[in-house]
Amino acid sequence: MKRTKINILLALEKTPGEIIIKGWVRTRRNSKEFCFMEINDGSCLKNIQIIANKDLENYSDIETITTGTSIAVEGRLVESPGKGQKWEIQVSKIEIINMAQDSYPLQKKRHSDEFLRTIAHLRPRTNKYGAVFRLRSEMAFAIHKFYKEKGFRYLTAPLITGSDAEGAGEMFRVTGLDPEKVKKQGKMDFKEDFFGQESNLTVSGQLSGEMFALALGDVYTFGPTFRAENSNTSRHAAEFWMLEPEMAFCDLKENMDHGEELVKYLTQHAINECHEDMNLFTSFVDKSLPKLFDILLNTEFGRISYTQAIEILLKSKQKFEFPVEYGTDLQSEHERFLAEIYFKKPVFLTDYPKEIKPFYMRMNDDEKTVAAVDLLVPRIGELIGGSQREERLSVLEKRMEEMNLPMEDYWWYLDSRKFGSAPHSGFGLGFERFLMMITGINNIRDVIPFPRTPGSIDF
RNA sequence: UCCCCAGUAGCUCAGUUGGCAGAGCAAUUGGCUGUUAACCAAUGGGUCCGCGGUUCAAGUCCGUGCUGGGGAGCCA
Repeated sequence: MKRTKINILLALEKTPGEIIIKGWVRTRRNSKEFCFMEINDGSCLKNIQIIANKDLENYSDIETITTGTSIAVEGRLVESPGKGQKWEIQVSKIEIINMAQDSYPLQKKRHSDEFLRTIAHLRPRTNKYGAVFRLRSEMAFAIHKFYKEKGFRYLTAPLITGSDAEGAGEMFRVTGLDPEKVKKQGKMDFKEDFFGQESNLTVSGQLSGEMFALALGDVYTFGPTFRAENSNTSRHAAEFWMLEPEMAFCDLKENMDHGEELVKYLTQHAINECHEDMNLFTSFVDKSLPKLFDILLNTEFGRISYTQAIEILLKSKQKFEFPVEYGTDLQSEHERFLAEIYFKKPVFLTDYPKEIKPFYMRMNDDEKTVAAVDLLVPRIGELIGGSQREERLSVLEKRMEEMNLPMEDYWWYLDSRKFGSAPHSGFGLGFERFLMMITGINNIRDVIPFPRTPGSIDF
């Protein structure tokens, strides 16, 4: 007989009779004549209760089973006479697969998130982190589903890149050079290196995405991204996942329409497909989540220009630590004011001064601002960052000159503007930040299986 | 990288004015009960983060380092 997963059993209307389950013991309660155990197999948040009677041949072992032990259970699924569960299993046989040792660090009570980070290899066995990582899996699937339905192609952009000036932050160097030799020579000779030149881990798949959007039409990349910034915050990680759609024949407004549709779709998907896990977040992490979901699903996101945002901030009676000034990037407190207090919903900010944005963003007619867009959401800040791309060769070259970028390194990028260039747009959405938003979890380390942050690469 | 806060039992935390190291949970042992983070009792468990200093005496005060957390910058 094959094992049945617990989520399947718990959803049954009537008993199939004899079944086998396999999983891990969450708690055991002994009686004189029998003992109760709660078993979890990771298929869902809920445990199933089993009742083992004293007449089982290995009962003396069974009554010493510890939390965390893996077992296989044969028995009959019956309606539970007790309160709190519909089904339970009357056991006919228990095989102890591996007894958890006494030092098993997870207990039947709440642990702090900080402690659980120190045992990141075991934390998915807790209710909260089980829910987080089931949701993460489901959301990754939902992204592919959304784009499949919209006719996008999935592009797997390279993770090792030769270009070192994408403008998205510090990069991790990739090298095969022998450290001893480098030390002796006093410098890194990249001509000797694996690729014959400098190479780094990617900070964005965007440039690849643009090339493929100009061939396949609508594409998206979804994968890991690396930043060597020494960022010590609850919203940054050195390795994170980013979704980057790139669309041909698409302007800034359509880009925003797409972003809003995406956020609404993913939120709805989470609510529909992860009902039980989402309820845990609402109950134990952030009770205001239902209100947020109502806003995300049922209101139109705000849309204002950078210039309008500056005016709103200047006119507001709010006291800010940093002054509001046209021409500089908004501070966190300014972004939070806009999303949390002024609009009370997600808001797109567009058309930033060219000086504070990268070279590839399309120059507006005023020649002062570019067609950039950020989506600011309450509590998280920037969820999406994107733009309409500069498709005009001469304008693009002029910008690159102004910013002292090595044009020859970008010959292939510039080619796309020579051979059938077309308006196109795209953005990056931080996958972990999206997960933080819909779970209420405040630290990015708690929505990544094994987080990588400055000074921390355990597991 | 900068600013602020914290570090005491396996976990969560208390520790008064500087004066004997504590509780709950977990573990172990026993009891009890169709139990629901079961309950009751007993037992074991400490480099009070490290180093240095002040003092008759430091978990407590001072300096310093490390680790963790919150915030800022950078960004997704």
